[in-house]
Amino acid sequence: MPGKTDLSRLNCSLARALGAVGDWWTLLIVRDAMFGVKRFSDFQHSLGIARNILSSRLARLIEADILARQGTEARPLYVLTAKGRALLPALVALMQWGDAWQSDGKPPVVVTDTAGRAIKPLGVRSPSGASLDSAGVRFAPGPGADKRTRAFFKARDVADSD
Amino acid sequence: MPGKTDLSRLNCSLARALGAVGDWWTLLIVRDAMFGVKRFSDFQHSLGIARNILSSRLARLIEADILARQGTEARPLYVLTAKGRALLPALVALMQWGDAWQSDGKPPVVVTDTAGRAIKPLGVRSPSGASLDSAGVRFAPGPGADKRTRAFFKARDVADSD
DNA sequence: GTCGCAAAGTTTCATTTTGAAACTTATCGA
DNA sequence: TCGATAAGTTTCAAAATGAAACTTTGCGAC
Repeated sequence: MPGKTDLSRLNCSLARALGAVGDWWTLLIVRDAMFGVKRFSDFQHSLGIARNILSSRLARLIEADILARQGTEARPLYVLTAKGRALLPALVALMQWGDAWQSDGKPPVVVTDTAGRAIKPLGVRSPSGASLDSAGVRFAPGPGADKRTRAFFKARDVADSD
Repeated sequence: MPGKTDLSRLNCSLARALGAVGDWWTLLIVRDAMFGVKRFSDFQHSLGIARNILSSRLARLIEADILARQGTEARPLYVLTAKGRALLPALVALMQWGDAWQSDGKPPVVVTDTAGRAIKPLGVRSPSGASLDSAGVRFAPGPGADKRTRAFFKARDVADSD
C-alpha cells in the first residue's frame, strides 16, 4: 500500500515539480551539481549520503531530464541539463529562506554574480516590479485548471470572509 | 539505522531549509495554507493525503514555527506564521519551474498581484538588477562557512578546469 | 435534551523506503 | 602487474508511508 503517492492527480505545477524534486536528497544533489560536483564519489562524499540512495536518486534525476550522464560509461560525469539549471531560482530562494529563518545569521554559502557581488534576495514581483509579500499575492485558476481546481478556488473566495 | 539523516552536519542553509520543508507533503501543505486552507479536513480533502501523515506533518510544521494553531482546541485553524509566509518565493519559484518544465503549457494555477496581474517569473538578480542564469552565478564560502565548506569550494576552484 | 453527522485526529497493519555497511567489478596509475 | 579507487549493487533491519478502521468530541437540527 505505501509507496510514493501519485501526485499527478493534483492539478498543480507545484505538485508536478515536487514529483521530480520533492525529496531532500534530490535537491541537495542538484545543489551540489550547481556547485560543480560531477562524480558519483564526490556527491557521495560531500553529502554523506548512502550509496544506494545516491544511485537511485541520480537515476531518477536522469530519468526526469534534470541531470545527464557524460564522460565514459565507467567514469560518468553527472551534469545539469537546461531543465536542471532552471531550478536555480527555487534553490536559491530556499537557501535564502534557510539563511533568514533557520540559521545563526551567518550564511555558510553566498551566492554572487561573476564579479563577486552578492545577489539580491529573490522575491515575488508584480508586473511593475513592485515586491510582493504573501498578502499582496492572489492565486487563481489558470488555463490548465480542471473542474476540481476551479471549485477549490471558488470555495476559497467564499471562505475568504472567514 | 534508517530514518531521516541528520542534515545539520551539512554546513548549508539549503540543508537547514530542507530539514524543515524537504518533503513533498510539507511543501504541499504550505501551498494549501498559502491558498487559505486552514482546517485539517480541508487539507486532507484537497491533498488526498493519509490522515496520519497529515497529522504528523502539521505537528512538524508547528514545531518548526512555520504554521501556528489558532481557533479552538477542538476545531483548530492552521495558519502560516511570518516564517511560513516567507516561503512564498521558494514555493512560487518551484511552481514556475513546474509550469515551464513539467507541464503541458497550461498552468493550472496563476499567481497574480491584488489587481489580478500575473506576477513576473522569479529570477536570480545581480545587485544592479540584471537577471542571472546559472552560468552567471557563483557560489562561495560565506561568513558562516566551516573548514569543510571552505575546503569544498577551494577544491571546486581547482576542479573548474575540468 | 437527544441524535446524527462531521471534524479531528489516533491506531493498526502491511508495504515501501531508507541508511549503514559489506560486497563486486572495472579502471587507472605507479 | 598490482593496488587503490571509482562506481556502483546487495543485504539487512529500522523507519516511514499510506489505506482504512476506529475513537472522541463538537455542532446543529429537531
